[in-house]
Amino acid sequence: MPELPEVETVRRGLEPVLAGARLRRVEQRRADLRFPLPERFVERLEGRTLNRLDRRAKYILGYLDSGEVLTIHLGMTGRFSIARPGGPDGRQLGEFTHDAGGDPAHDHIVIETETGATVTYNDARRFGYMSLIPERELADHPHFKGLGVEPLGPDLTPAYLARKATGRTADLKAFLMDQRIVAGLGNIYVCEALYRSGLNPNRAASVLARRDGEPTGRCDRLVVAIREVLEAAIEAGGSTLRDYRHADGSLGYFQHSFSVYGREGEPCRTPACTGTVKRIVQGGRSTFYCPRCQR
DNA sequence: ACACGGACCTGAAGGC
DNA sequence: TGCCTTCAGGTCCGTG
Repeated sequence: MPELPEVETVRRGLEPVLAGARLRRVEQRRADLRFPLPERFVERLEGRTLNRLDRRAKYILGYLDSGEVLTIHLGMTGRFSIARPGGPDGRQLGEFTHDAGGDPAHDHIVIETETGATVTYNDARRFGYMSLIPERELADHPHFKGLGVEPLGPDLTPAYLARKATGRTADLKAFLMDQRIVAGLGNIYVCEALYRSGLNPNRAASVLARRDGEPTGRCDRLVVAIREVLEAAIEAGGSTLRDYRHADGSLGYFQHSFSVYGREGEPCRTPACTGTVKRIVQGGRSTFYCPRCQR
């Protein structure tokens, strides 16, 4: 799935079309995505104005004038495409398997704004989901209640990470994948952040904290690396995997900057390092790292 | 509280 | 060509 940089890129793409827009017509083509869609989903959206679009972790939040918030998670394959009136072609957003908008059989939700723009949600695997949550209940909703800190906000500090890591036996990979610790990282950016901080994904998370609970130097480096890799990826418009033959400017290009992800058997990019990128499986997911410079 | 494995769903790619 | 296996950017739930 889209991780934080991809979700942020999608949010930014939707913003000009949806922020401040009145939703004229909503079409719901199936009763559920990953979960059942809310009761009276269409009725609760039609005629509403979407005041603004935010992001929390990997969720896109659309604040409606009804006091409800449309929350969207893209799962693994969720994406949006936009068609504007008069424009011959729509613009693809969330192009994680970019091919002309995906199989129309997986177009599940279509939203038309008062200006005639059409926003289509397509999701082949349907791991994505949408909810309508009263704004004042958002923080207490099960999807948001346990979320950890925003990695690009002020709360991700070495002290925070060290406190969470104290006594943890889980490896660093699992620790960083846990949305209750840091919210927004996923498989790619965890691998990349660990590479940038020179940390072996197999190490126990507890190496981030000293005996007295203070952060170690490793912890300091990791916090910097997480921020840097996410910021660079957002700057690049996220990462587009597995199909970019129709690159059209709306595609992310951070995949060209991967240091380890997807590079099994290729040489480590650290200057003077003679190591080879290795792939292992942790928690059922691929991890890529350089055994030579990640210790 | 934490750790781990399986489940959910579809499609693409590779081996035979 | 077709069939089978593996893999994919996520997270929820049940089990120890």
